[in-house]
Amino acid sequence: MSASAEKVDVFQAIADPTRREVLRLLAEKELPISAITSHFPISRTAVVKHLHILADADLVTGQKVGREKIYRLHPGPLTEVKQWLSFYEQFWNNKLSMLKHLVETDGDTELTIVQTKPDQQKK
Amino acid sequence: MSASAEKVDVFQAIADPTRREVLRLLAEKELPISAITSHFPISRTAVVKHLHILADADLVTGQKVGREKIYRLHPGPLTEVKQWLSFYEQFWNNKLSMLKHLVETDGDTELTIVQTKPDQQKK
DNA sequence: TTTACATAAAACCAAAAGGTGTTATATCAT
DNA sequence: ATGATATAACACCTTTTGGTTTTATGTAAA
Repeated sequence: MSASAEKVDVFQAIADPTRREVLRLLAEKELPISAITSHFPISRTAVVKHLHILADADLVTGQKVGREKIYRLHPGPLTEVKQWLSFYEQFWNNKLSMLKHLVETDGDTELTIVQTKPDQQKK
Repeated sequence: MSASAEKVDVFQAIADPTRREVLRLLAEKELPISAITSHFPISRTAVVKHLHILADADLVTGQKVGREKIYRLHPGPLTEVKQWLSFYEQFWNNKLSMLKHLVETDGDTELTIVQTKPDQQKK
């Protein structure tokens, strides 16, 4: 259904700084190719290649309107990155988990952390 | 201080599936190079290159112990990815923001959304 | 119907990425 | 001391990436 159906990995799509900047631009508003190109020091052809990669990762969609092709942001696939990240958040969100991680990965110690209820506020 | 000080971008470091798998392994526990290698179908040399890239992105640290070099996860730089993502979360966390985005990027309409207090429940 | 505009498609190129194999060096166990 | 283990350092190869220029095609406007 999509143009190339080449299925680019979203992690790879966002690896390039130019492509991240394109996403940021499209987050503000939809833009035709030439308007996008004007924000970069590279050729329009190069920008189009980046757009194709983003489209193959389903991060943008392009629709032809007259002689222009309008691209817009399609942020859905970023949830995959968010999910991936959430696994690692335990290592910095929770100081206890971090401690546990530090201790356990530093040798063969095994820890079990029992987090007691916080004290009731008795104002 | 670090081996190469080549400063690899974290987005690029996590772009490769093999490197993401390495991170996942090291999240469980620290491992020497050979133990990491045994999880992949590629050569130890190739794994070492991936480890160097991860180390240059400050996502792992390696410390020599005897004749082994033990690598461990250093998840700090992932916060940069999290921060980057948080900008785009508005587009899927909040249905109203999403609607606003859809409408505004679809033409030159300008919208202001006023979210009224939810109705008091009057059971 | 020209002329200008906006994109598309193709050929090409240099550098980086991801991989290999070989050789050397340090450490642990006999 | 010797041999096995674990890593380091090279040299090399192939494919992908990010970029270029050139040529063609479709659309809008004069």
